[in-house]
Amino acid sequence: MLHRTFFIQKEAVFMKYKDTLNLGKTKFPMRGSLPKTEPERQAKWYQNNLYQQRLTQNETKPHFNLHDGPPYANGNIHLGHALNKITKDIIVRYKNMTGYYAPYVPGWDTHGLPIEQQLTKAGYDRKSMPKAQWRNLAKDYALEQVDKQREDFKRLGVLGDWEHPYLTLQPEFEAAQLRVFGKMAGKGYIYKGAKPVYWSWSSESALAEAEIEYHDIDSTSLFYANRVKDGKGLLDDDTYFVVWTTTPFTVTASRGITLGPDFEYSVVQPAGEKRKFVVATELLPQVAPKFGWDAWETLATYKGQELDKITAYHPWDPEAEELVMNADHVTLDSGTGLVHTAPGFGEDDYNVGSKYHLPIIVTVDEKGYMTAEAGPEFEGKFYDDITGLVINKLQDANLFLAKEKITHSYPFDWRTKKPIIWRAVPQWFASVEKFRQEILDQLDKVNFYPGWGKKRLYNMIRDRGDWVISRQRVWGVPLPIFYAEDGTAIVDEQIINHVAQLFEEHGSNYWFEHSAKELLPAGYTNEHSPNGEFTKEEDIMDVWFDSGSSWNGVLRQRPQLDYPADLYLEGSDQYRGWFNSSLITSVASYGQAPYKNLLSQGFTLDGKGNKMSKSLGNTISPLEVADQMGIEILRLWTITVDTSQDMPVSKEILKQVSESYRKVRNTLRFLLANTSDFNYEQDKVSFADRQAHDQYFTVLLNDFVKEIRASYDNYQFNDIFKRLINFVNVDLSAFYLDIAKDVVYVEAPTSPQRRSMQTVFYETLLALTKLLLPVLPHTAEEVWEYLPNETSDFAYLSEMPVVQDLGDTSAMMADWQAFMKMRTAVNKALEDAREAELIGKNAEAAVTLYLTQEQKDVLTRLGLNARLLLMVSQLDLKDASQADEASRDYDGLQVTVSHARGKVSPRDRMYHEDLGADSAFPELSKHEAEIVREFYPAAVSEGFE
RNA sequence: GGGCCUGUAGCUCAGCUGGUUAGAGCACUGUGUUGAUAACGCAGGGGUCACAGGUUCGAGUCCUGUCAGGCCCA
Repeated sequence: MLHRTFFIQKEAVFMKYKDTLNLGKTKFPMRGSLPKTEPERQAKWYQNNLYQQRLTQNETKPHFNLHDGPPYANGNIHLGHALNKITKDIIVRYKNMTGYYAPYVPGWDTHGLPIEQQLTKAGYDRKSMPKAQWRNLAKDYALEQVDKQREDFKRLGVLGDWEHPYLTLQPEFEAAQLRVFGKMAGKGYIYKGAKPVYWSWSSESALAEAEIEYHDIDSTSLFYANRVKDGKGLLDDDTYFVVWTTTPFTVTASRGITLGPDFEYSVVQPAGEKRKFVVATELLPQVAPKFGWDAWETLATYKGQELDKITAYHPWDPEAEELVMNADHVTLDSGTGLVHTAPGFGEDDYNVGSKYHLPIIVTVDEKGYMTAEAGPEFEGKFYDDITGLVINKLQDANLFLAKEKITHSYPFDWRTKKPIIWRAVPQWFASVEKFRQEILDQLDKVNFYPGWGKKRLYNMIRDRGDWVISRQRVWGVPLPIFYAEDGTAIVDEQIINHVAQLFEEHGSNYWFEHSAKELLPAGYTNEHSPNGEFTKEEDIMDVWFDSGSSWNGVLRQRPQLDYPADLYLEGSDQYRGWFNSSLITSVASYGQAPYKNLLSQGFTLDGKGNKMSKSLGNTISPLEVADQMGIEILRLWTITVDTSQDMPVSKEILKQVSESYRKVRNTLRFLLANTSDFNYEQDKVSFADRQAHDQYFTVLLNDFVKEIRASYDNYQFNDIFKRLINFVNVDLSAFYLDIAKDVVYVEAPTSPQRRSMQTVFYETLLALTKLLLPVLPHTAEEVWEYLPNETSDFAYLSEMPVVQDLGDTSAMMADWQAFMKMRTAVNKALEDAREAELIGKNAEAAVTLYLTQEQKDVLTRLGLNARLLLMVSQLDLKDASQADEASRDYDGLQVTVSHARGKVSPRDRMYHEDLGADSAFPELSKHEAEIVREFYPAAVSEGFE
C-alpha cells in the first residue's frame, strides 16, 4: 500500500508551468447567497452582543447621539421605514468606528387612533367596556406590533438596543411627557378654547379624517343679504352684503362675512331697488338673474381688503354683529364672493374668525339639535330640518334673495353612514403664539441637511396657529387636568407633576381607574370647590405630544443619551410632525431645540417617479427584497440615490444596484485571493520603498479614504456610492488589478515587486472593507473572516482607516495623470491593431512610442515600468523626431504597434527574445528561469510536463 | 389655492460663483481574453440639459411662466 501511494504521488509531482505561478487563492465565494447568509450572520451579531461590545469599547469617547424618531406601531414595514432605519444604521455604525460613543435606542409611537381602529376592526366595541379595559386591549395590540416590527427592522441589518427600546406607552415615558406638559402649563402656555371638529351627531362623537367617507348629496343653498351697520365711510347703511351658504342652520351662529382681499367687489343698485348690494364683480352676471335683477347700476368698486372690518347686522339677532374679514380661502368658483362665516361650524371660518377675534358660537348640541342660543323658534329642532324656518326668518326681514339646490360631496360617518357636521367643541391648546419668536430663534441655531429644511420648518412655525393638544379619544396619555365644582379648570404644574409620579409608578391607566380625588395630592383644596369635590378631564393628548416629548422621555432619562441630540433624522413629512412638535415642547420647556442637526429624507417613488401605494400596486416590500436579493442590495440602494429628495425604486433599479454589488464583491474577492499568502505585519513594504505604480495607487487609495470619510461626515451618502463605484471600476479593476496580474502571479512569491503590490492590496482591502461596513455590514464581516491577521472578532469592532500623510504628491500625481492619458492613447492604438488582426491580446504587441521631450521627462521622473503598465510584451521608446510613416498620432502621442518579437512563454504568456537562456528551461525567459530555479527546485530535476 | 422640493443620456447621479465640441458609473453594441471565468480588459454608439419666453456678447447654470411629479397644508 505504501509503495503504491508513493508511486502515485511521485507521478503527480510532474509540474505544470501554472504551478510556478502565484495564482490567487480564496474560498470567498463570488456570489454571496445573501438571502441565506444574512440571517445567520445577524444571529451571530446578537449572540455575541455586538452592539454592546462596540459601545463598551467606545465608553470613554465623546458622544454622538442620534435620536430615533418613533415609527407608529401598526402594520408591516415599508420601504420608507427601511430607508430610514438603514440610513440611521449607516450613521451610527460610522460614528462608532470613528471615535464616538454612538448608542442607538429605537423607539415606537404606540398610542393613537389607528390602533383603536384596529381593535374596532377586530370586533371590539369601545362603548361596551370600561375605558381601562379598552386601553389594555390597545396596549396588547401595540406591543404585538412592536415585536413584529422589531424583528423586521433587525432583518434590515440594523444594530441597536433592541431589547430596551423606548415606547410612548411606557410609564416612565408617560411620566416624562406629563412633566413636559407641566412645564408648559407652568409657563401659562396651556389654555382651553373651542375649535370645530368633524362631529358625528349620530354617534355623538368627534371623528378623525380617517373615520370619514364622502358621498354626493343635495343641499339647499341660500343667498341672502346683510345690512351694513358701520360702513367706515365707504358704504351707506342702506347697502347690503350678499352672502351665500350651503349650510342654512349655521346662519344662527353667523358672526362674519369673509372676502378675498384681492378680489374686486361692486356696489350695485338693481333697477327698481332702493337698496344697494355688494357682490364680487366677476360673479355679478352669474348671480343677478337668480335674484331677478335684469339691470343694475354700479355705484362703486372696492378691493376686498378695502372693506375690511366694516360691520353689518345679523339677519335677525339684534345682539349679534357680522364683521367683514379677508382671507385667502374665498374663491370665485360659486356663490357671491362673500362668505357667511360661523366660526363654530367650519374650519376656514374658525381660522379667519380667530384671526379677527370673533366669538365661537355653537348652536347645535351633540345630538344635532338646535340649542337655546339659536333662538326660541329654532330650539330643540333638528339642525337639518330648519332650512325652511331660516328662509322664513330671512324673508320676514326682507333679506332673502334666492335658494338653490346644489349637489356636492359631503362627509359622512363611516360607521353610521349618517352625514356629519363641523362643530366646535371645547379643546385644550398649547400656545405657540406666546413664544413663537423664541422657537424661531432656537431654530436658527440648528444645522439642516439639506439646507432648505430650515426655511421649510421656519415657515411652518411662523405660520402655524396654536396647537390643539386634546383629542376626544381613549388610547393615549390623559390630559392631567382637573375641574373644580364650579367648572374652573385646574392646570397646575405641581399637580401635574404629582400625577406624573403616579403614572411613573402605575402607568397611565391609573387615571381611568381612579377618581379625581384619588389622583389629586392628598388633602388638596381649591377655593372653587368648597365641598372638596373635583372631576377630571376625560380627553387625551394629541399623539404628536407623545412623540414630541421623546427628548424628555428618552434623551433625558437614559444615562447614555444626551439632550439635545446630535441628530434627528426622518422623512420630510416630519417637518410638520415630529420635528415640529419636538421643537415646540423643547423650546417651551428648556428654551432650546432638542436637536443640533436635522437631516430629512424624501419619499420613495416608483420607477416612473410616482408615489408608491398599495392601490397602484407599485409598492416594493423591503423584506421581499431581503428574501430575494439580500438586504445588502437594499442597503446599497440607499446610497445610490439622493435621499434629500424623493427617490425612485423599482425592480429594474434594484437589479442595477445588485450588479454594482457584484462588482464590488468580486473586487474584494480578487484582493483577498492575492493577499492570502501575505502577512501584513511581516511582509509590508514602506511607502518609500514601493514600486512607482504602487506608490501611485497608495496615493489614490489615500485620497479615496479622505473623500469617503468626508462624505460620511456630511451625510452625502450618494457621493460615497459614486466614488466607490468609480474607484472599484476605474482605479482598481480596469487599471491596478489588471496590470497587477503580471506582477502578483508571475514574480517570485517573496520578491520586492510582489510584496510591494501586496502591501497596497492589503491596505486597499482593509480600507474598502471598513469604509463599506456601515453600508454593507454583512459583506464586510464576511470579508473579515478571511483576514486572519486582523485580531478583532468583528470588522465592526475595528476603526475606520485614517488619512495618511504621504507628503506633497501633487507633482507626482500630475505626471501620473499625463502618463494615464498616454496609456489611454496606447489602448486606442492597440484596439486598432486588434481590429486589423495584427494582435489579439495586448501581450502579442510590441509598441513603439515616439516621445516629445516633455513626454520623456514624465516617464523619467516617474521611474515607472511603462511596459508593465501598458501590458505589452515589448515597449520601445524613441525620440519624436524618429517617427516614421507607420506611426500614428493618438491624442498627441505617436504610436506604432507591431507584433511582438520572439516567442511566447507558456508561463507568463508574454513574448520574449531570451527563451531558453537557462538551458534547463528552454521555454522560459531568463528572468522566469531564475524564479523557477529558486522557488520550485523540483522543476529543475523533474522538468515540466 | 399656499409653503418647500424636483425634472441633465435607457437607469442612478456629477455639473461650484453663467464661458471652449455637456461628464461618470451601470446598461447597450462590437471585440479580446479564458490564470478574478455564471468573471475580467479594450473600444464605441447614445443627451433639442421637461417646455416656452426673457436677461446677457454668451445659460444646463440667472429671472418669469407653463407642464409633470413629490411632501406638508388648505
